[in-house]
Amino acid sequence: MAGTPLKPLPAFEAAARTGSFAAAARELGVTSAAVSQQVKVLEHFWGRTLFLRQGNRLSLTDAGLTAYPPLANALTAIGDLSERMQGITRRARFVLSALPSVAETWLPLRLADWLADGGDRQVDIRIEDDPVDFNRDRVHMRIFHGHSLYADYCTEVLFRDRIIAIATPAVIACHGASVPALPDKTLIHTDWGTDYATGPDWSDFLSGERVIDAGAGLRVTTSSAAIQCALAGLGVALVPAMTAKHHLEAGRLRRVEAPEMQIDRPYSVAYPHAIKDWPIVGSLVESLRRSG
Amino acid sequence: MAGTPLKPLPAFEAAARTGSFAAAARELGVTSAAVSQQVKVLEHFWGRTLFLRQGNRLSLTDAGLTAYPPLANALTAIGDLSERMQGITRRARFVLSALPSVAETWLPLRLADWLADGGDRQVDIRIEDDPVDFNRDRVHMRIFHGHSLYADYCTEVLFRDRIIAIATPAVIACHGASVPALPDKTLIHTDWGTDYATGPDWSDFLSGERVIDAGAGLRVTTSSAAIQCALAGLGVALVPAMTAKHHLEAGRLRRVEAPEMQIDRPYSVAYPHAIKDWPIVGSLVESLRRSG
DNA sequence: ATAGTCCATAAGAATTTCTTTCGGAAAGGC
DNA sequence: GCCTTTCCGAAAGAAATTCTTATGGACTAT
Repeated sequence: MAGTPLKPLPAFEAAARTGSFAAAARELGVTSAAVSQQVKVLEHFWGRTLFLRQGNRLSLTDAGLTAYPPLANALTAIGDLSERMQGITRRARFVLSALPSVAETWLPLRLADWLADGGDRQVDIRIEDDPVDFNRDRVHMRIFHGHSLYADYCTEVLFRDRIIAIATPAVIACHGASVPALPDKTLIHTDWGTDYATGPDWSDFLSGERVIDAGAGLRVTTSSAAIQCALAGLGVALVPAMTAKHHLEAGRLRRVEAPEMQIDRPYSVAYPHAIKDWPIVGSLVESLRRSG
Repeated sequence: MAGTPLKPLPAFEAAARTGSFAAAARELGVTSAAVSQQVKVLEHFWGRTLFLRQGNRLSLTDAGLTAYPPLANALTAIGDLSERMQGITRRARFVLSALPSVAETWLPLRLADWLADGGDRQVDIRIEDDPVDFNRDRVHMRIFHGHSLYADYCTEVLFRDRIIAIATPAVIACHGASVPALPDKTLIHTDWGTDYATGPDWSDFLSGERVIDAGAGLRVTTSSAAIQCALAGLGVALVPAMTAKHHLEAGRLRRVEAPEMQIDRPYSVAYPHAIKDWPIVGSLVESLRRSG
């Protein structure tokens, strides 16, 4: 197979099977121009026309028909080998991808409820920021803050959340239960990273009532870290309400009086169209939604 | 086979088969660093170590052993399909590569004898200088002057040759049958090109007995052209004996008295190990050898 | 006619693949 | 032991491939 370019083979196979460069492109996660180019590379190498192009329609030539069956078999064999090399058990697990702020706070509790309700499939959780490559990372479902990044997938809204200020009862007793009265050094600042385009900060809450010395208080990089610091009595933190819900219910943390800030984008899930009828998808979405 | 990189697969296959990145690199026509890199890409993608590296030695892991057979089969299938797509008739011909000086002189006669003796396979002859890329050009056998360029292939010595001085009987009758007596203008000079590292010339024959005016006689660029000039009575030429053999036997040309010069490197053939048991290889080598 | 879809092409950006160089390990010869 | 040769790894940079974007033409449905 000296010199045979391998890269174009999946593109040819997908186009031959679907009868469309556009469909092959969607399946492979590239543009149709890339598929067109790859098929051309292969046609040039083999010296044969593989597809008839008529206006905007596509059909296989005899040469293309000859090549398809053995090629599909070989590619399937390689695909099976590849999956086997990566571990079959991995294939059987449902891969749920979530933002760090979600995975570290409310997701584990929701999953525990889901399993208690009868969820019987093992789930792998990938903790990662946007954007997620469903194909490359074999992700079945992604939990994210609603935006258009996954417009090519099925998306469902789970619930909306808001930012609240929280502290331990001891801190509140010491400094008061209202935001304007809090000293700068008691304010825990969160570096929201890429979770939010523009993260809420303390100046949003104070609405210009005073200038905050941002260097006076603790600075953490995740919501869960902010909650842990608040639990330790180090100050007052701004967090999504859902992430602190069980602490509030247990009385370990209390709300500090402050105007609520709605989070613009709702928590949502995205998954490929191909798996929308899977029972696990339905039961997971329902369970995740119930937390709202 | 979402995301499986195809490019590294032939490198892995060749390295697994040969047990050496360096050998695989030579086979694939790239550097060993490229093979090393490609195998690493595959190891990272599959999440498994495929080779054990110990100092400068390489051995397959269990994972590598598991992957090799199905992969080799799939790649062979793709290779066969690829060759079929490029034309079966092309594959069925035995491709013999030869130096110009060989192809233009004694090879056609030897092939005629071989066919008369029962050789029934069609042969394509590529006429080209060294070095030959067996893989890229799909060459089955190469005829060359013995050197180490094809050390990775099977090589056999055909015969040794020598340089002789020849002319027509008429030229000899006019100028004499001994080299020192020949006028400068009767000496046909050959520009040997890349056929010989240092080509023999007339001063080698005269051993300092006199200084030759190299510009006085004809100058040609190939042995066959030198022979044709000699046949035309234009002078005396230095040629490999084998190339003039049939003219000498027919009496069209005669030897001019001169010390013989052995050609350092013998005529040899090289072919890939994979085809060493082919009957055509055996019969061709035998026939080519008989000319010695 | 308009809108949407699909393939082709060209240009440029992004990524992959390659080469070269250097270093360390191993084996063999003297 | 020392030297030479061969082989694999890593890093850096060059070269080639692959991809995207934008535009145009063809086709189909409304």
